[in-house]
Amino acid sequence: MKEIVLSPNRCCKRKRCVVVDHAICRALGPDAAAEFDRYSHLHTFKSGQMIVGQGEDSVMVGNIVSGMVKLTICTEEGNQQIVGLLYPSDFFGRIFSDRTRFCYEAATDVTLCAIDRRNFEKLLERYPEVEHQLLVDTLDELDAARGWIALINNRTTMQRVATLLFILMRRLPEEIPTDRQGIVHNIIRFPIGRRDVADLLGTTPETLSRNIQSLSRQGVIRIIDPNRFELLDETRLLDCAGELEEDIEFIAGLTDQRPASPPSIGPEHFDERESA
Amino acid sequence: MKEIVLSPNRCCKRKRCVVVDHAICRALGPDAAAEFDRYSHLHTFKSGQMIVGQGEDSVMVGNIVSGMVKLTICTEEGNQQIVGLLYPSDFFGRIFSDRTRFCYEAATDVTLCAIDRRNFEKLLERYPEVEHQLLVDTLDELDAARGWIALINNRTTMQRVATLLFILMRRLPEEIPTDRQGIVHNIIRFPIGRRDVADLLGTTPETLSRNIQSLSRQGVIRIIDPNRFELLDETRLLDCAGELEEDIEFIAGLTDQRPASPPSIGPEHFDERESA
DNA sequence: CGCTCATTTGACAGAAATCAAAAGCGGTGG
DNA sequence: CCACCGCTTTTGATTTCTGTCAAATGAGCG
Repeated sequence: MKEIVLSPNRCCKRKRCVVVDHAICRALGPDAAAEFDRYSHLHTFKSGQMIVGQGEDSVMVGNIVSGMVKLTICTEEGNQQIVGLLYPSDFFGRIFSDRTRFCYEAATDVTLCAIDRRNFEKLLERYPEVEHQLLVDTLDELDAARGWIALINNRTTMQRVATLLFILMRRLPEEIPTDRQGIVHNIIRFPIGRRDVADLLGTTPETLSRNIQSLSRQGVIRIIDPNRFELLDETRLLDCAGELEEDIEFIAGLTDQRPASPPSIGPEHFDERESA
Repeated sequence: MKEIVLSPNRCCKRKRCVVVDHAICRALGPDAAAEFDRYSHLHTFKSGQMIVGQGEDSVMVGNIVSGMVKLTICTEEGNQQIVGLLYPSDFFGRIFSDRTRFCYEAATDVTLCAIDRRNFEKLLERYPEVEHQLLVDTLDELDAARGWIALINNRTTMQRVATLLFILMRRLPEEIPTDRQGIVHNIIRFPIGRRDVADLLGTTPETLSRNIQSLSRQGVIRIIDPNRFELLDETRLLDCAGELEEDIEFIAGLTDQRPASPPSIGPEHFDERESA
């Protein structure tokens, strides 16, 4: 919440907004940005906090600045269904509908750049180029959601786990990829907890753990800690995924690199990007 | 292909286009409609024919006038993954991208109202209100796709089958709902073949058949023919779905009735509508 | 150290895929 | 009219996988 500076052509109120070049803000011209600035505020949520409840009137929309947001359907018995995962720069909330059909929940500590929904809709009316960008982004998200459907339609859990690891590897190579001997190490990291990963893949933590241990025993990956792995054998990981690499890349949309976009996975958009 | 008459404020070239009030055409004003008419053509495809191939440059977009279209990912080994199902009035094709990530295939005999993609994109530039409607529709489709993710994340196949039947029942009550004794009969029909239904639910035809037979033995449904059933016990169907009715309605988006929209199911949009 | 929580491991029962075969159905041609 | 063929659907037997229950291990923390 520090470093907040009003800047006329930056949508977020930070001097240097980390997501402004990727979020919908990138379509905001100076006028639109000034207007967005006037109405938007930064909000923070602790991991586990609900941001927008399912079925509620959607009053707040905006961008994720940092952290991850789970999109879930919460059934009354408490067994959540994860239907999406939002990364920094992703748009959250539901515009043009009186009700959000899903529940937005902080999967980690989260900072949001939020704006009143009605104000944002009015802004879109006045700036068609922003609405256009939003349409383009939404079409990408739709493709991503369908790619995710393809992934979880895979027969075995192992296929889903291996495919997810492959996608995460291509998507989040945040660690230093070489060691002192100059050997490349592909590090894979779960951006959310095991429980959530299991829900995301439509399985249980136990089965997920078994599959990860199995991959480790096969020498496909090395387990660094419960949320970090090193990929040792990409070829065999693809074997376990049970699909050709090109099929996965297609499913994951990895071949569809957009110019300036951050890493992002999940039903939301684990596609669209390859930050390499 | 008969009955084709140019009409200045109808996007499709039929004297009375059956989908014009539901498709994106409904947002076309007289000028836009005339322009749409100038560029659009009716096309027919036989069941099984490919309409747009996966990975191809998307040259054609438009509306489905009659029949159903499967949205699939075709892996090289031939095992298709169904990621969507398009009904009459649904928009098909991918705009604002050079490549369609999915394969559009006729699931039945299909009639399309097609238009060159570039021409349609140019049309959108000139008519922001049409682009706005497309954004609203796309957001609905995204919700629907996420609802579908929730459905196929359900643990057991029986839950998925029962949920699908419930959705189809609420969606396609096309048959006469009462007999000569005045008793209401809820008829459920598979709009596509069993193989495709199995793919849609991420299972096999064998398991699908077993579950349907099981529902029949339990007296929940009566099998009229392999693709048509009568619902005998809605309460127990909901029990088998393993979710509360309201949850399913939420997942299916059945509570979200839009004014003038035809029935539609599937990852595409089995939601958004309740034609009652 | 003792507490809590997440992850792992084990044992087992249930569910679903697979393989295989039988039954139903529509069309074709004798 | 009937035999034959190809197709879809159904049924059966078997194996594999996965969820569930339960317990052990390990990490973080006051």
